[in-house]
Amino acid sequence: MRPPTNQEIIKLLSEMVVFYEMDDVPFKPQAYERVVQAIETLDREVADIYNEQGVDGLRKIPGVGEGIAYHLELLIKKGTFLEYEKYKKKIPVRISELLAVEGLGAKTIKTLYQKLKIKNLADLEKAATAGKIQKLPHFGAKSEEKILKGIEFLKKSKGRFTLGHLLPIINLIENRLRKIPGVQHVTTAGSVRRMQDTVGDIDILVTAKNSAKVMEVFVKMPEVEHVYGRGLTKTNVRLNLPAGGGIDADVRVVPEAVYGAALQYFTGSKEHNIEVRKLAIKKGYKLSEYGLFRGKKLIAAKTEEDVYKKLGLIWIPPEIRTASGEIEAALRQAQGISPGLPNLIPYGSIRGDLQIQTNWTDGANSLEEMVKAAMAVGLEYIAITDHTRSLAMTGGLDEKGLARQAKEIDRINKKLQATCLPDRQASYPMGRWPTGQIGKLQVLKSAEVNVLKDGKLDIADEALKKLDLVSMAIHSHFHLSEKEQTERIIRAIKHPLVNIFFHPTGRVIGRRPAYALDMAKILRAAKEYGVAMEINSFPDRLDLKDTHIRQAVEIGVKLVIDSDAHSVQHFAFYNLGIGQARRGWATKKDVLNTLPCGEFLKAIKSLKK
DNA sequence: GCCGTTTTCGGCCCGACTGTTTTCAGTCG
Repeated sequence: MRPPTNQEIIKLLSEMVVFYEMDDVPFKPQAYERVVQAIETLDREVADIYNEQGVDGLRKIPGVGEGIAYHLELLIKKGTFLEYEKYKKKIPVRISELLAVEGLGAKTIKTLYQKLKIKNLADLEKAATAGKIQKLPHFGAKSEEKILKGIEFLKKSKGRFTLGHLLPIINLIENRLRKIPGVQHVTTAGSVRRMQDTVGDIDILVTAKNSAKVMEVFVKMPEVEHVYGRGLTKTNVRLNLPAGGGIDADVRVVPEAVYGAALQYFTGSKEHNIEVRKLAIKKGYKLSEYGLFRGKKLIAAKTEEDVYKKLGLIWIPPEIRTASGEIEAALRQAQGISPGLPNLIPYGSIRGDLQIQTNWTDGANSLEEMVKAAMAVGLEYIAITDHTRSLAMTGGLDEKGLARQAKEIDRINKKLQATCLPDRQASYPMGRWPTGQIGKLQVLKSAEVNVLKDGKLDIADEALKKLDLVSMAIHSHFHLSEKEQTERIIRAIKHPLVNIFFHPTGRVIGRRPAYALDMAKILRAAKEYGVAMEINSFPDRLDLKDTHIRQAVEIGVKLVIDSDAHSVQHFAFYNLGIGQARRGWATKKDVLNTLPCGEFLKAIKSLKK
């Protein structure tokens, strides 16, 4: 039997949360919830941990004690456990299916099952359409309508959206709210401020004197499809997105005097906030979105810095507020003990882009157009990385093709440096580039060399030697076993000419999961054989993931952050990649392409002892 | 069911809004 994946374990444990809640069992739901959260942020398979370290390994997962470790062991060995089977028999309801409907929770699911025998989404829709739900005690016409709306939403919604695709609409909404008289701050908090790769909803925090006016403007926006709830401090709507689909958005309006406390609260993550509030309680305080209090006395609220400081912490960057060691680090730093918080890589600090495709293969623009666009966003060097021979669908280049392209690059290097000066003041969707020295964009010869099934590269060494930089990538045989895939990748990493591993997990958010691989092993090999790992900034790649970046940083593997631009519009995404790097605790020193061109080349070559 | 610079027993985050109520439970973040 195949051992359960983390996703399957999470689904089962989440159902246990609801079963216990339906059964009015106290405290167990929270205990299970905590384990679900821990496994969600785990960068390894629980089954692998068990196979290597047994029950002791399971108990090292935060929140897993004797009882849950025992359940997990059975789950891994038998695919289920007694307690779960017991409840499934007692309450034969498709929990996760019903839970996905907006507004339904454990208690409602219980009532619907007991009174109307509703076991799944189809039963629910039938009962709601027939008007049976509104006749139940404590339900009414509105509850029923809400359920039908929820089902409809579920049918056409794809769930989470990538941050990169949402930013334009978020900027639009923020700007509308900023124009309202009396409005002071407008900040999108939540997962957007934490720069998470995907976003489930949009949380906008506003400070204003007249909240009624803010809510009025907000609910009347053309994108608003439905208003879930509207109050003077909180309004909740559903937006229609221009690209199709819909997403929920909240606005909270608070007085300017409590902006910091509210921002801290609404930025999350939920887990981070729970830890911070526990710390507050320990110190005799109470923390809410209205401030830090001792009894009824307000201690801090104006800025986030104040709130953290009064708790004995230093300010923690939003990207790492995940309850995974940042609070302890902030505590240490406030006391002058190291290691404190990492000095995260600043936005706007990328000087060179090492993955760019042109119309020599699957890019939309010519080499020259891409070079000009790169200069316009203020880059100092770029590597041209068209695909190689075996990627037939893109018309991948062979050794001769690469040689021809090299000549073209030589020509452009000569021509453009004299004639095209970058406009470093230009403002771009993702932010403003720093002013600096002008001129001199260096175009490097490179390639996105395809790794064959056996781990060999598809270009001869003689041709690779002529490139400034060699990058490898996986584009086929995604379904090898974890062991085979890992060995294949490590064989390629061992190649003496390889410098960078592009989009290492191969995931495409919302379309394709990562292929099976043992990232810890791959990172150790990358360290040993001097290969840098890419953080691909493309909105639906963002690969490496945050947890892998943190592993890489801990091991001392060097990183690069690229756009993977396939057209001139794609130079707008660096800050997504930097946000991802920050989520992985990366500093400027960890990311090689924050260096000027000459130093970068020296640094990346020196990895290969 | 978990966990420990108040604790190996006794705690477990906080508040807004809704719908159906006549004082509040459920859901959400």
